[in-house]
Amino acid sequence: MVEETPDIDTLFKALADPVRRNMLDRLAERPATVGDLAEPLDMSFAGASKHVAILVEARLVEKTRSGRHQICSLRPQPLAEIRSWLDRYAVFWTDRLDRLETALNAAHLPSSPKLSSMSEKESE
Amino acid sequence: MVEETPDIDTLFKALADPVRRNMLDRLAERPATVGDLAEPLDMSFAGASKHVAILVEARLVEKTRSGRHQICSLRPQPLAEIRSWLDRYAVFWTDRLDRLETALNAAHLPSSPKLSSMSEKESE
DNA sequence: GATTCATTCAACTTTTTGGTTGAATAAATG
DNA sequence: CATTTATTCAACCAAAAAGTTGAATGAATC
Repeated sequence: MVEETPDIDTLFKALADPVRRNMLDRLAERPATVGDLAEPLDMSFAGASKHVAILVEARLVEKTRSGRHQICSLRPQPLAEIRSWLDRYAVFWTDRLDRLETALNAAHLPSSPKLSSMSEKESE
Repeated sequence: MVEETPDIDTLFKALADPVRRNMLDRLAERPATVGDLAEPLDMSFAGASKHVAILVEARLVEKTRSGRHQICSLRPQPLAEIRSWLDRYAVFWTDRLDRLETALNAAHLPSSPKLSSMSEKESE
């Protein structure tokens, strides 16, 4: 129906869990074994292993066997896919924020600090 | 547990569904009523309405009543939050991709931009 | 004010997800 | 080759998500 990267869905689903995002955070620092990833989590080993499997399925993580360990490392490419998915909205949101900025400047800012980086809350 | 933007989780969950991403796609073009959004979907009206509610909950969509319609429009700010979440991996993946690029065309390559925004890392 | 239109709410069912435990596999070590 | 270490598989359970239908609400229209 909507034309997009075939498993952007798998990708978003994989990211929609704090345990898995935590694993990615740690993998962004350095590769780790499944055991390393499981260790700090308040969860069974098998449970953690399943989370890793989901990350692998989403191509966010790559496992390579080294002796009896499975070494996990981050595959950044799918993150770039998400980024390009987001970019489809880029024009729209820059436009909106430009107008917001203009409105604010006109409203109460005598000499205005530029808020062209989108970080703070929109008016509500 | 993992400290991050409070409801990045809600946000990713909201995005992890093709029906909802389809709604966002259409809202990026123009605002629409709940009915408009529901119409092409193979789903009950109430079902679609629930999806919209999830998007509102994730602050991706704003509903304003106009007569007996609820007009939905895209709120781009949370998308920027996702983007900045992704940016935390930027250094890592640029680095990786740089190396890939270098490996692929060792002959002639354009100077690649180096992002040096090594900022927020999460403890743990 | 009764009717219609647009939408939500409540109750319920089905499917998916996140977790468990215990047995199975695969590689290194005694 | 039996044991230990690292990990996955299979079967299961509980909780959350996604869908349904039918009644309820809120605003416009007759």
